[in-house]
Amino acid sequence: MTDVARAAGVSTMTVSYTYNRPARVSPDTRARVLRAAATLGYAGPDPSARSLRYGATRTLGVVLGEHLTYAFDDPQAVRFLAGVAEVCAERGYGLLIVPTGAGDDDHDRVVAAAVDAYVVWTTTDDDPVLAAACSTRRPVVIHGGPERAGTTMVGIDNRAAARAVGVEVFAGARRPVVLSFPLDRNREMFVGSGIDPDSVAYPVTRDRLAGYRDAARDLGIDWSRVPVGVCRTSDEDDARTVMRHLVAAAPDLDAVAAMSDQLALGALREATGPLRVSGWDDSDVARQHDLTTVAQSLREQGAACATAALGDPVPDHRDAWRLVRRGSTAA
Amino acid sequence: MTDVARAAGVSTMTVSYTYNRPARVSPDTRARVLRAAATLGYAGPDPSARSLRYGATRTLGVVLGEHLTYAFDDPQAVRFLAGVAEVCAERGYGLLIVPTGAGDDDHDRVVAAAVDAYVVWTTTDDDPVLAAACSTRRPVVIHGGPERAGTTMVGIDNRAAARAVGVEVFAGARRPVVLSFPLDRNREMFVGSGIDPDSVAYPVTRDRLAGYRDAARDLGIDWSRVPVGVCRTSDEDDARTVMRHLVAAAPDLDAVAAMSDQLALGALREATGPLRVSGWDDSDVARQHDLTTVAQSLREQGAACATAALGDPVPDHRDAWRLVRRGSTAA
DNA sequence: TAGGCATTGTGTAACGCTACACAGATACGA
DNA sequence: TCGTATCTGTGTAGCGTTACACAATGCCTA
Repeated sequence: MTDVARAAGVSTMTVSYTYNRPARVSPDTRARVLRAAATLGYAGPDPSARSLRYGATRTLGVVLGEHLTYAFDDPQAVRFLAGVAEVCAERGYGLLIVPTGAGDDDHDRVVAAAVDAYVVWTTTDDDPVLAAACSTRRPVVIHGGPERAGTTMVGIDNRAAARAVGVEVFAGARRPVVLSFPLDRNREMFVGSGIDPDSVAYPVTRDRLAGYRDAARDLGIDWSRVPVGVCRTSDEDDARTVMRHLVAAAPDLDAVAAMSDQLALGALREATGPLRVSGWDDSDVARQHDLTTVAQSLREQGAACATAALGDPVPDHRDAWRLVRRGSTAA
Repeated sequence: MTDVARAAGVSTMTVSYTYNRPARVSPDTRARVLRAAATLGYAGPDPSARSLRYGATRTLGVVLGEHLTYAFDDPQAVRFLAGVAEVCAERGYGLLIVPTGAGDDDHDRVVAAAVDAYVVWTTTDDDPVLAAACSTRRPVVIHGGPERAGTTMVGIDNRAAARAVGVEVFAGARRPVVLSFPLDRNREMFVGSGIDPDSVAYPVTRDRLAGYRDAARDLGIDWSRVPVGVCRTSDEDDARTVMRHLVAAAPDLDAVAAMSDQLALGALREATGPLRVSGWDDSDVARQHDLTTVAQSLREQGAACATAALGDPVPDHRDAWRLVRRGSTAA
């Protein structure tokens, strides 16, 4: 900038004003400065220096769970991200995806990212990445939980929604099962019974399991005898594998409550007899396969997270879900 | 940092070393510094200041076309982004999505983003956002084109691939049509005939149209009589609307070459009689509907773009496609 | 015991920018 | 003609950090 100033025969401040408040500079001078800049190959103020000076980066950080890789494979996560991006675009904020899950320096990466605030995609209570985000003293908004002092939480009441859809899908079933997201960060596939929701690390999964249990109780079903198949991701193939194990463990299963439409689809594909099935999200898949499901807008929730992270109030999203009854749970 | 130094009774440099080269500091001192930092609520070196000092941000910028909004709705764009993210995660680079398409200050946003290099998602020759990215003198890698001096291009040979799949789908057809991506940044739906590929602003679309035209010529079909339906996005609903117009314009149409599997699916759904159809991308949709298509890995191309942007050589991707013959173009 | 080396701590000088306060010039109405 | 307001340009200081070169100390070896 100093060089440009010299070349244009003006002071550094004049160059600065030329870029930041063009009206503050006479047209003549402005032209001269821009010409000098072009000649010298100066492309405008350096962003880092500017951020340093301003004390803000005009960038929003997003942490997509401990494994970035999974996030892009989950259509709901992508929709969420689209919502965040939309708000960023409106406000001229950059959207920085912090690369986590590749090594053990996740903490450092989160702390060292040049962002004004963080949005954290659904994670566990003990996620070190979450701890890192909070430790930076920047505003943190967490989607889906966990709740944490000093942070904002955006998300629906998963327990109530799970109860509602659970009652729908379990009604009249003799052998209901659940197709679940991972319970903790290990992300291993397995099948178990009588899982205590309170032992689950992901708040969203915990609440949904609790809701399904509520539904079971409502219907007089013994939760301790309800098998839960845990998938690694929200992926149809995963669901099919786990579903096969469920069928092996409980050949008479006749109802599946799945935590996503993809998982529900996997269940449908592996069905050996008549089966009541519910999904979650009301995605295209649900419409195509006439799935009873829970509708929620991840895009809107993403937008809300971004808005909150940028300091504006957002409406409560706890009730921003809707039970969609379809053929998959009809008699 | 100065405050922490004072509180710990050491110099500023010692604090700096504590964070950046812990081994350079005695365990005692390190502990004292960290304690002081914790007490004062100091969360580590400021990222902006650090970038300024280093002269690099360890962040990769991505520009997803002039309308960020469209990008997240296109599964292929998302896959591309996943590839970029993967490389970023491996190398500890941040991934900054630059918010474009919301106003007319796109240029400024691109120029003012704190990134070391840019990856640009398929765009037009005259995209101001592309011009902005190039004007910053940072390395620029463009996916799919346009080619531009001083930048790197990563992408398959769309023309050759389109010719191959075009021959497949048009063979024996009396009334072939094309379902195309937008031709220019206006993104309007319309149906036209004898479109000159050279007049198309998006290089990818241009090349594919040229390839389809090559195929038509190979088969002795008069290109000027081939209707082209232009969709706004790579979206099934869009495709259905345009397909209805195509059917109205050419009721006897019997072959559709579509530029994505989603568009092909839309064509299938609106088909009134027997129809040869080809898609593009070999996505799940293609497998499910037994679509002849062009397989390519956008994820891998995204990774290649990121790698190239970060300064490493990448293999040529021109031949990284494969014709997948399936039932949709069988006799 | 001197010389060499590793270890640990310290000042200085930028990195590139902009808020702020001020100075000189011009214009205009009283 | 003077005071006042507007327009345009300028210096200073500091945003928070780290590379570098140097100093002080302790330790080992010959």
